[in-house]
Amino acid sequence: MVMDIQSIKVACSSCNLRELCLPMGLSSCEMEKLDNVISTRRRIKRGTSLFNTGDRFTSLYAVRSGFFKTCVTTADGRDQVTGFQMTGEIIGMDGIVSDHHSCDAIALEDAEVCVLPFDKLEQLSREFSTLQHHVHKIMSREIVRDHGVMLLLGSMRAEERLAAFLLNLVQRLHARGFSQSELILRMTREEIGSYLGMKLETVSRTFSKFVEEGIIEVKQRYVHIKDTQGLERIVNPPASGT
Amino acid sequence: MVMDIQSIKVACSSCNLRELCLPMGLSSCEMEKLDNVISTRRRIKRGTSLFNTGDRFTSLYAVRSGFFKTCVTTADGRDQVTGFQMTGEIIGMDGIVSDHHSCDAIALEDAEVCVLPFDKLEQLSREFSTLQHHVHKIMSREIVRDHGVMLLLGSMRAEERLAAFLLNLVQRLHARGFSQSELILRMTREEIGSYLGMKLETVSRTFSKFVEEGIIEVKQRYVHIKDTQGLERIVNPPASGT
DNA sequence: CCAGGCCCTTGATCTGAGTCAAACAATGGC
DNA sequence: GCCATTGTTTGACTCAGATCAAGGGCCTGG
Repeated sequence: MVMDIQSIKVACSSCNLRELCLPMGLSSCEMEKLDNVISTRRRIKRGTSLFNTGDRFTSLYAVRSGFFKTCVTTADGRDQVTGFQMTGEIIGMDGIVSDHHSCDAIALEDAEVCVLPFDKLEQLSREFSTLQHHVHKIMSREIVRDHGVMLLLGSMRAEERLAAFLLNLVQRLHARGFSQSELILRMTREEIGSYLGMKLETVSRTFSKFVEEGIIEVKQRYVHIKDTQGLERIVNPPASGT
Repeated sequence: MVMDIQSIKVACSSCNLRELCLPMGLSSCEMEKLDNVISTRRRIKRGTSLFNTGDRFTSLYAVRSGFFKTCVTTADGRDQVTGFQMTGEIIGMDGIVSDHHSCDAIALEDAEVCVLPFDKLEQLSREFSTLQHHVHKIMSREIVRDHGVMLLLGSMRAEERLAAFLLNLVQRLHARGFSQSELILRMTREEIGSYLGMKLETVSRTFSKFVEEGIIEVKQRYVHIKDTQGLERIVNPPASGT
């Protein structure tokens, strides 16, 4: 796989994502130092991978544009999407423990990432406790997110899973300035199904059910959420007796 | 909940778990510094919690003895066991991101933990890159483990889940000097079920099935694995055609 | 503009696991 | 040592979601 390395000088301090991304909450002086760590960007074409299972771990990646999925694969070929990552989110923390990545990160549309060499990031976070704590928070956030996915996979039914998924997506998009009620899915029904532990047919049927109930409108990848509270009620059924 | 704080001086450098636990791979000089960070232990009675959802986060905890479960709970009362932790494993990283814990950690038997105040741990890891990297690895390991659980919950059938669970438990116990083939479960069928996304009846039936097939012997909490490869074949079915 | 491939939807049927129920075993407190 | 409580097993039945199958729409590259 040929990589497309951009050697243009890039700077967190002038990035319009700085309030969403790694530099969140750093002082301008600290951000300047961070600029020296983040020297390159990399473009990933739709359908190709940022890294694969087994690749040597060197860097974390901040999504600058585009959309990724990460997935793990078993020996016998089954795979599981473990997450979808959008602008400002950090990918690659799976690689730290063994110096090798343990999942694949695949671009679902043409994308660009900022490369954060991890040794330099560690070095800098020894100097700035703000950055150090921020790195810890990012990893902790991933752990908490994963626990939420476990809850979803372990104890929710198909409708609840899909409703939770849509609410989560739209909430993250909204935090990035997009609509609270409309979104374009960047992944197929099969990928949604893999993430949510259900088959693509069930994903499709569940979408259709929500449409029938007037909760959403769907046209292929386009989804319009007409009744956010309706989705919330599905995820968190109102207590029956109490 | 009354806490039982032990103020006895404790030292990583003289702990028989040091090769399994936080100090793994530190030099004796570094370990001495670590001893100053870890000043207290805490005893947790069976059935009581080390921390609960919403508690202020101050410290990580290293399990010194005993056995824990962590679980997350939804608004409507469903809960999901997100992990079982044994000797040498670190609990509490969920709390870093929001300064508050997002799960409950409950002792499944009388237990003792070493309290690792996180601010001091951060301070010390600014001094020692070895410790810093080690903390990163511990968090990364948790992320990778969580991805494995997602794979299990999202794409395995009941038998595969239980087989994978038993193999994982016995492998971790073996790393701690216990038998490769015998173990005592510290959790109920219901807790196993919650972790594996299945009902306690299904857990019980699946145990019975394994017994009928001669793969394991079970007497209540005691399990004897008679055919490890049998379990491995269940988790990773041999490719049919290739 | 057309062809081919991918993606999506929907229907019919099947099945693994959930639910409900009952009985039994182990454990802890008195 | 006995009773109450909690945990476990097993059976019968049900059902949510998987599987199998067919058809249709949309996008892409030539």
